[in-house]
Amino acid sequence: MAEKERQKGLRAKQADERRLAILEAALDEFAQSGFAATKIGDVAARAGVAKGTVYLHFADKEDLFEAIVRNALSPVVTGIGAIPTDGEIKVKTLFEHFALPLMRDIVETRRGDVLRLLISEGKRFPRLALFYHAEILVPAMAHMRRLLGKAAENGELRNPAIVDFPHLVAAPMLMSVIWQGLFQRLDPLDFEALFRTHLDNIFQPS
Amino acid sequence: MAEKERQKGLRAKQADERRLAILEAALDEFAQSGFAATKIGDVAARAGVAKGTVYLHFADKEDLFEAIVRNALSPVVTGIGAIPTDGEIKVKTLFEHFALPLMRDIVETRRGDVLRLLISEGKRFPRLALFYHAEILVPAMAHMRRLLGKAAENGELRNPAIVDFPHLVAAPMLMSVIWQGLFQRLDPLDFEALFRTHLDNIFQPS
Amino acid sequence: MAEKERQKGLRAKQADERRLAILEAALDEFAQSGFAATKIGDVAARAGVAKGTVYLHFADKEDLFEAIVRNALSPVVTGIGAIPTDGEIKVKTLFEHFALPLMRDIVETRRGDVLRLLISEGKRFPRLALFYHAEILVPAMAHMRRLLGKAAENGELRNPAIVDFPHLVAAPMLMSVIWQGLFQRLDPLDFEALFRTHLDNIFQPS
Amino acid sequence: MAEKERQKGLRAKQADERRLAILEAALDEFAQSGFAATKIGDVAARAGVAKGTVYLHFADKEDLFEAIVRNALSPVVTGIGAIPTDGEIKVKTLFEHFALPLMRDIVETRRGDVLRLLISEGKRFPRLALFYHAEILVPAMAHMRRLLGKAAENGELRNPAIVDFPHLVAAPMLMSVIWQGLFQRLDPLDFEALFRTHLDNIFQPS
DNA sequence: AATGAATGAGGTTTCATTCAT
DNA sequence: AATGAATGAAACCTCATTCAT
Repeated sequence: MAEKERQKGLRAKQADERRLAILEAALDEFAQSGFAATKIGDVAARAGVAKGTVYLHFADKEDLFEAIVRNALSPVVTGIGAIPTDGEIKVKTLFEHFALPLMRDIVETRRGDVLRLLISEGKRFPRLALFYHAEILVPAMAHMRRLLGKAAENGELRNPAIVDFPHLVAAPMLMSVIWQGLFQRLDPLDFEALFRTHLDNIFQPS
Repeated sequence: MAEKERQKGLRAKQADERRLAILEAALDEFAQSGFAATKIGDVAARAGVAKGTVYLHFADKEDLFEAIVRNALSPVVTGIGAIPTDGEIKVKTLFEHFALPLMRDIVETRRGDVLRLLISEGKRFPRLALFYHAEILVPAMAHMRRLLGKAAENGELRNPAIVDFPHLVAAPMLMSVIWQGLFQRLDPLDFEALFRTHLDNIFQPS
Repeated sequence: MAEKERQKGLRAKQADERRLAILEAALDEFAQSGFAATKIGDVAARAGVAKGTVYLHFADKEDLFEAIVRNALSPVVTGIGAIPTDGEIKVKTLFEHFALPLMRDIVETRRGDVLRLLISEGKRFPRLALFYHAEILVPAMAHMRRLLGKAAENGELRNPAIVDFPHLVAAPMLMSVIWQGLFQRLDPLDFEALFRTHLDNIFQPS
Repeated sequence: MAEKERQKGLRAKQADERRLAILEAALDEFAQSGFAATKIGDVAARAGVAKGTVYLHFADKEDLFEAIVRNALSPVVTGIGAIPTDGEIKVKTLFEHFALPLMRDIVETRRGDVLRLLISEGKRFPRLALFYHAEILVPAMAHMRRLLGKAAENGELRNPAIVDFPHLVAAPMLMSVIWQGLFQRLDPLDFEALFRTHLDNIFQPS
């Protein structure tokens, strides 16, 4: 019995590992080629499994694609949620401590690939756009608004009107992700310096 | 003889019209479906020509795609170049008069579609990325730098460091294009107000 | 103009020829292997065209299958309709002159293959079963009933109750088609003698 | 030791039960979908076993298919053999007492499904056609011939020539099986009345 | 003996591209 | 120059069969 369970556990673990390997491989392939040009066969090969195995874990190509996006982006919302809104600390400092690493994470890791994928394919995957809007953007912007509101109260903001446009705070991140995606080799961007300058535009000089 | 030439001229004009019709149709289709999922047959049908005719004007699908992007983006560089860098006028006013309409043009017309296409497919069309970088971005950013330099001289800038990051000036435009592309129906963005707030962040209050 | 039309006519004729060649080839293949086991590639090869060409003429495998059945069976109803119901001639004679050749045609030509196909696949093609019932069986049985009614009036029938079961008249034909399909090589059936005996069962001896 | 044997017996019984469950399930699936479109996975699921288990009992899909047909049809030959050929009773009465229930059994139970399967797939399973011919048809027709011979002796037959075509006696049954299979819902057939009319055609009115 | 995850050959369908008309 | 029928490579997905557990 115990042995059986251990065996089962082993199999299940192997299955999970395979599932993850496929997701990893698929992310690479989709990021490289986009949805339509990615071949399931290539994903399978990269994951080290047979073509059919992909279909044991995901219903079809779309399902695989959506799984990647959902998978990769949920940690982002957690990251944003982790920025504290209370305490004595200045909001600008909060941004420097929390938002900059988050941005680095997104721009430099595969998370950025997923974001680019979403931008590229979102129109053809309305479900994903919906999911992304509801699960990531709305909460993230609510959080941002709270932070900016607190900054406004503290007189930290150069222009309090920005409270209504949290988009503006995130725009340079988006720019960085896209720039690096397209021109990293050609003309790399020092996105950390860029982000710091950005903060200096938003917040009063200390 | 003269008739022949006139005919030839007529033919040539018709050929040009066809070429344009194909480009128009292709833009619509590519914007809607992306590169891989666009069918030459659909482009031809939309342009009102036979499939084979497309191949009389463009070598293949990639050639057609590149022609669209080159075609659509050159007016942008003209637009940016049209912003005067000298004169007595305040730079902020210049932006309000020139950059805002430019942005409106990009976000609301097919130009935005092309930009989105470039973002989506740029990785698979390095030639295009190169072209775009050299022909659009470098000149545009040089121009922007000049404008910002002048603003810095005039003491218009809240944070003169932005001179080194013209990207920051354009970031909200990028954000707007992408946002509207994905979420226009779900949660439309008042990108003009957003852009004005953005200018208020960059420039000293007057 | 005239030349153009002639050319067009030529193309159209060639297209029709191809369509027919595909139908022929498909009938052979479907009759041999049934619906599921028939490969479009084999159909194409037998028809002497490329795989893709099949899809220029038929939407998909099902469409091709249905086209065959509809195509092959409509002449049957014409054949049955051609049996005259009036005149002085004895109904039994009519059957001998008309039904026997019809049966020979069905049992010995590809029409029988189609009938077997319909029997085999009808359940999975309800549209076809419907079509066959409405377009072939109902008219054919109405006609048969009329003939039998006349025979009853003339006192030709051994058992007038058969007027209500025209099925019984056709049953031996069905049996012959199936028997020949399965056992022709093993144990061939003299279906003409069988049919004559059948008529002798139904009609009074003359 | 005794326990071991009992266990073995138990196991063997369980194995037999499983084998039967698989056969049952397979019959349902094959009858519904035909040979090619039936999935072993579905059969296993319906039988409540794992896919691999099917392969412990049957070599492959063909083997399973043949087992079903052999299994289902042998009772038929028994049924026909059970019709007594001697005694004082009139042959027509014998038919009414024995053949009618047999027909009801075939038309209304899964036996009819098997018959339809044989008709559909017989060409692709020559071994089965052979088996069916040798084991079912030849004995059944010999028996029938004997019965008809006796009827001829008694003067019961309207047309003694039918002795040479026992097929004719069975034809309406075949027609009924096929008709019900294809059109039961659309236009159900009162096959018992049909069969009685059929007998009235064959035998002298009493 | 039983399982069911994994395999990969094989089939359908699409569509960029060609070329005879 | 224009057409669009024909091609056939290529991709998705299925499922009979195997085999480690």
